[in-house]
Amino acid sequence: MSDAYTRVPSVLTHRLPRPVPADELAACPVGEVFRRMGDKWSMLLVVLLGSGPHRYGELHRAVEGISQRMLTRTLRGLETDGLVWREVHPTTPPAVEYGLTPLGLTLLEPLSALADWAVRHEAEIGEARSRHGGTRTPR
Amino acid sequence: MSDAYTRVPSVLTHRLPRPVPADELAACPVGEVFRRMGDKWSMLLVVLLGSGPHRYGELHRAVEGISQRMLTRTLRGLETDGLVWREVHPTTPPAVEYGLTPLGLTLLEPLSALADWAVRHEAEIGEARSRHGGTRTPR
DNA sequence: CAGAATCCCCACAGATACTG
DNA sequence: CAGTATCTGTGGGGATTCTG
Repeated sequence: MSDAYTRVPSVLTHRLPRPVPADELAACPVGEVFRRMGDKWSMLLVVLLGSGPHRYGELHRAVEGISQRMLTRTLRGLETDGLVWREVHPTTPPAVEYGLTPLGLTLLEPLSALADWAVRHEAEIGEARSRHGGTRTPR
Repeated sequence: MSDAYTRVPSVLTHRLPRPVPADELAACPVGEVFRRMGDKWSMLLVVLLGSGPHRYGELHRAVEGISQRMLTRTLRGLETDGLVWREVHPTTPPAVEYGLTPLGLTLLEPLSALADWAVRHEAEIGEARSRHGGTRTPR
């Protein structure tokens, strides 16, 4: 209320004419994508399926650490979003294949870009973390 | 164990010589990055800060929907990973600025690539979802 | 202004057991 | 083989209140 509130460094004056429409971003598909891929397994499965279709058991063994429940749920989620297809072969015993749809394949590219970034800057993140973890206990 | 288990379609024979080392991927930095960015707000804040440094209150208003708790926690997390810097100006009242570090700026690029993908394929995902939601109630 | 502290909730991960 | 069913725990995240 008083003029004390105006006593801020001039460098802080730097701001955008329009502070960026954040709600647009929040409601925008970008958030959706990260919500879908941000879980523990989705991205991993997309990358695995990027090498070609695979059967349920193959994926289960390949990921190794994922529960059947999570494997099924994650694949179903990806299928719902049209990123993965699912085909049941009525054999005995049943065989089910999963693979990337054309849409899923297009996702593979930007995903790889991010993966590359992660690999390239892994060390820097580690350093930064230990720096903060060493001087100040987080949490 | 019986030969009934061999009675699978020949198309399923298609598999990789080496089923892809998934544990490597699971333990690899890619997972870490997605864990950091995959939460509800991190990516959004990185994009916002991509337009330049901003103050706490600006961010709070810009995101609009985020609680103070989450804003602080998310910024701290990004700071810990060396993606965001934080500068306190000892004024009255205090003013705190947040901005992207050089490392954070490099992340902005692959992030944008993924964002572009999301925007471009938003409609397709929506269609796929309604397709599955219409014929088969998920969950 | 920029937070720290506290309480609470529920969505979702994980393990286990069972089935067509 | 490829799931479903069920239970349980963890913690992400929201609302509120208080403070330097």
